Amino acid sequence: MPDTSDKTATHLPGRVLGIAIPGPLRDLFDYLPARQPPRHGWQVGLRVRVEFGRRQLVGVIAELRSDSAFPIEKLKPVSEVIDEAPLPADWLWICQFTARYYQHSLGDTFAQAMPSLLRQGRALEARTRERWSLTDKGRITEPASLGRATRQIALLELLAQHRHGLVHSAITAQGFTRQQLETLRSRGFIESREEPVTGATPEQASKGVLAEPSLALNDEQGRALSRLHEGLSRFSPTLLEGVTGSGKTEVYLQLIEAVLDRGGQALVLVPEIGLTPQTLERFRRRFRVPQVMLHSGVSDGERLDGFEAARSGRARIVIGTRSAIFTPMAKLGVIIVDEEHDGSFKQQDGLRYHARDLALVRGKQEGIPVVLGSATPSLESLRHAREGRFTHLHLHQRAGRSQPARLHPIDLRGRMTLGGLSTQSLDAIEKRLAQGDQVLVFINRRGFAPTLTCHACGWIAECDNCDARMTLHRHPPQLTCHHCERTRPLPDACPACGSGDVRPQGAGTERTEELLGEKFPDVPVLRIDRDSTQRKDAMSEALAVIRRGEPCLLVGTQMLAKGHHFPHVTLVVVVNADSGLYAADFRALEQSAQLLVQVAGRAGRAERPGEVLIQTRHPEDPNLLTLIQAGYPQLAGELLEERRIAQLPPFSHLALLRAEATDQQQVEQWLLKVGSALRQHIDSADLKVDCLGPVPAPMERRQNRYHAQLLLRAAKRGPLHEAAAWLVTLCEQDRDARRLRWSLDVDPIGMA
DNA sequence: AGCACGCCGACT
DNA sequence: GTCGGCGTGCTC
Repeated sequence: MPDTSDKTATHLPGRVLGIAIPGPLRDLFDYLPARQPPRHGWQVGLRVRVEFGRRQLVGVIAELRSDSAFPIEKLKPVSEVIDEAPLPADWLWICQFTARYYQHSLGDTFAQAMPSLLRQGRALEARTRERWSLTDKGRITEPASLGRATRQIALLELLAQHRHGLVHSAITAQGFTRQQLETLRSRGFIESREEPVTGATPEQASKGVLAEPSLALNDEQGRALSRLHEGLSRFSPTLLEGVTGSGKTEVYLQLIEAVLDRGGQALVLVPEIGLTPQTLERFRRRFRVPQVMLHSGVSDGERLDGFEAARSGRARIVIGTRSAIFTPMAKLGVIIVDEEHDGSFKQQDGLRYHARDLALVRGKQEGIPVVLGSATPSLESLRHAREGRFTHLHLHQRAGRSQPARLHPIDLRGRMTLGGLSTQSLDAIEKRLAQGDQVLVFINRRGFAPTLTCHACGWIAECDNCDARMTLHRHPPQLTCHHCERTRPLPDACPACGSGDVRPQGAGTERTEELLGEKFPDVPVLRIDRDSTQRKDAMSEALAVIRRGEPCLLVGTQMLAKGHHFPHVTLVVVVNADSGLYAADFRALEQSAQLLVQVAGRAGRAERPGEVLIQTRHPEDPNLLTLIQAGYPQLAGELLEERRIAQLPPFSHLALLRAEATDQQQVEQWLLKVGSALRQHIDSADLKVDCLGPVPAPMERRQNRYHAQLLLRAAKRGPLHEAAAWLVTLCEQDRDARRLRWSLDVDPIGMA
């Protein structure tokens, strides 16, 4: 150790920096300020490089304190200050809130909420490009006067055509070289300046925000828009409930236009699957302002640029999936969450945040409108709307002359099925194809068949690592576990009894695709699921075929149900509605109803009315009948009532302590231990919190690890958080906890 | 999370 | 004799 003793006295005017370290550690770590203070002094939000153990890490100053609980002589000084100015205040605030609310490490929250280049210590500054334009001298010079220098003449002529100049790449794309540009510059004819890559070009800045005119709104849309206008300058949460095809997007676009006109920025969150090129294209076409699109194909450099452009205010619209909620915005004027019921807004590992919930938190903090749009709102949002905390706006009319699809249950009991399809469904498909229409077959299982069984002894192919059956695939032919990706070759004979009578049972997308191909050899069959879209562009190629409008059959999973418009589809067949109707999870019904309505929304968007056949072994199921006969709003109302009676969300709040280990006993006993400690704490602190469990997780063994959980439930958020925070502190300090993996999930969705 | 330290098994 | 397996503990 070098001479730290006198450093404390000399360069430490009673200051200690609490640093958030990237990683799972929840505590801040104290450091001494570096010898050289940053230009604007020590401030929360500055990134610093620190020696942590023997690694160099990029941390964020989270606290300025006058002393440390750690022995002050053991504190190390920070090695380097990276930023001149702190990271954006709104970003720091939402990160701090998120870490606290989800009981997560602040350092890890910061790390996840910033672009990876910032995590690595890169400066937060705009990428720039060079823009060339004529100087005054260049403008009055006749290009021809340059004599024999033909390329230079051509270059001057090119620039003379562009009043606002041209960016470097546009010039080199025309075959000119830097050498030619520099020569003209040295002769005083042209000049260049740097401009941010993402930002309004001079052309854009001189015109309005719209690049193309808005569409005309119908009465309902107009009323909705004017209600939204009323809430523009304060926190005003709105549920925009609009059936598929009712033009929610046009309302968003015109609301954004109003926000842009007032000088504000818009943040738009869409589900993972909804961030399609078509969606992005619609925004890009409509607005002339700089836009940032954050999807999976965006490079690290572009992410950093987008972050900076949004922070500085140059980017006026940010569109992205869940993580975009952490984009800093200089003048945020509205947040829109499209398809707000969609499960992909909730992160399912690590920092388990819900982007829709954070959108509301951020909107409240900023004092701006938050619009949640959906054809099938979550019960959470519906409750807020019903109790008056959200404005509830409706769009019932479908655009144009399109009719809502009619839903029909198809009773599967005692019926033969082929590739999962009843003869009734096959007849309907044949009829539609004969009319020249397209048909969509929706199956919630990929692969050829969900199980492989022996008809002699009843053996079933199961995964060695999970409590799950293996799915039979034909391309390539093998058994696959969808929970751990483990594969096995197909057995020639039953491994249990040696019989050769081993058969696939049930239907997956591959099997239905095959059956339909045999049955309708003249019609193309397109399969769309995770397997078929592995190959890049496979999806867009399939979509191109579909858009041509010729008769075809689409077979696919949920991927088909969301985000895409299929105007030529007039029949949808849902192969099996039952798995969602009778699942253990209390949200299963809500989610499958939402999915059925989304699927149904794919049909009959054109002038021809659509039809949806729902195959089921429970055609008299009351929930299914309510959905079919009365629609989603009615069913949602009934489900809400059930939740109220059962004291389930949204009428209570949950937190789930998940734990897993290779030893089943160990997990159970550990949860038992922390559970009883928690119960004692709840008693002694008189918290209104129930603690249930431990219980095994729905699929207990996954990848050879045993999963179990402890559930906390409370009517009010306050006590729940107090109990959860206490529990996390306990788990962190517990030595046994280190021998297993545990995590706390605040507001869990899906128990698995 | 990393990364070290440390204490037991099969290899040059 | 050593390379290396992953349990345990620490990081201001």
